Amino acid sequence: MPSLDPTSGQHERTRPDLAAMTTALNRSLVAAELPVLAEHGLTMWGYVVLLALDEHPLRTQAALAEAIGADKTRIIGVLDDLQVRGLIDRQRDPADRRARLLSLTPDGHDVRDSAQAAIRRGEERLLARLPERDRKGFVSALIALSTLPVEDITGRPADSA
Amino acid sequence: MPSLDPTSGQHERTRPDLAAMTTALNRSLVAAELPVLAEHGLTMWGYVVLLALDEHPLRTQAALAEAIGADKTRIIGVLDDLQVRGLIDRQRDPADRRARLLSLTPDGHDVRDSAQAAIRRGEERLLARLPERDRKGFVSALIALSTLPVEDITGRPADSA
DNA sequence: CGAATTGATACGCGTCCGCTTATCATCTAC
DNA sequence: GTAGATGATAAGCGGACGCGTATCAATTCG
Repeated sequence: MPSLDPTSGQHERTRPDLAAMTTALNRSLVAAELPVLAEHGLTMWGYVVLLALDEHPLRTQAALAEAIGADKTRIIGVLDDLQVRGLIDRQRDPADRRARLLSLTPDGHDVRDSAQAAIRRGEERLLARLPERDRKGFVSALIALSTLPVEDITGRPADSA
Repeated sequence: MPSLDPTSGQHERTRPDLAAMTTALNRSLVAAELPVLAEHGLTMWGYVVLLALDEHPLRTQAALAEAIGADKTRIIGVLDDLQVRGLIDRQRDPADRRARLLSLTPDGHDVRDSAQAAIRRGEERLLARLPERDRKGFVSALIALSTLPVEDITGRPADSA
């Protein structure tokens, strides 16, 4: 593998576009994750919902959809399924009976935990193959970049209506 | 412009799943790339084709499709378009008149170069926001991971296709 | 109270994509 | 030379998804 010259950006050797690399890597990571989720009876959307609900309880489904970047009409089926299987709780908000208060049940928490733990094991196994110096930078840069607002990356005013 | 340094201090704290992060980052990178490509009159598939043909001339369209992970029946329209616009050359192989020899025209090379240069500028601007130590590791780890065979990441025998 | 708004839900549309099948031309093997 | 494989192409199927519309209940505002 060609070494990169980090001290002068313009001398960096030709590399694939970042987007090309993240696309390829993401495809592989998702492909690795799906069978693990399936073993826990979860779809990708279901898992994403469990993750989101674990972080902070949400008061409306629209807020949840917004938070996970899903269509608000499309997550309904996902929520129905999770609820039927007792992984989430969906109760009418007594303060606003239109809304549904969403939260994880203990079972949902367990499933989330074990699924994520399994995924983590696979990921750590992968990261272990990287040189230590690269690994740390990779993870922290990934955290930084993935949490950046889209407009910061596109450099354009948010396209959204 | 705020500097990105979420790791100042320790590391290895609970982080989102790698796949979640690459999905988010990839979405942003692609969103950033599409308008640039549009300015050069390219679709993502068209651009990918130009990149692939630039690296090594291909003798069959099926090989091209395979190389870029596209469906062989679906790239036909892309190739038609690129050919009509004089960016690629598609000639019957005199040695095997079933096959089409694919190559970039000078125009195609120019378009590819200017599109990629524009994309690079955006990417470098983004990378410049990372702490130096992270940036280097990020790029080399990304190169390493994105070129790994899928099975190495999934840890499973290639999905029987 | 009545009108406008909001949350959840169902339904349908158009798009993109991967996959399959069929067709035609050409090449290879026997 | 005939049979079977291979390459390009067209056409269609079905799934996933984003988006818009319509409906109903509940809330808020004037």
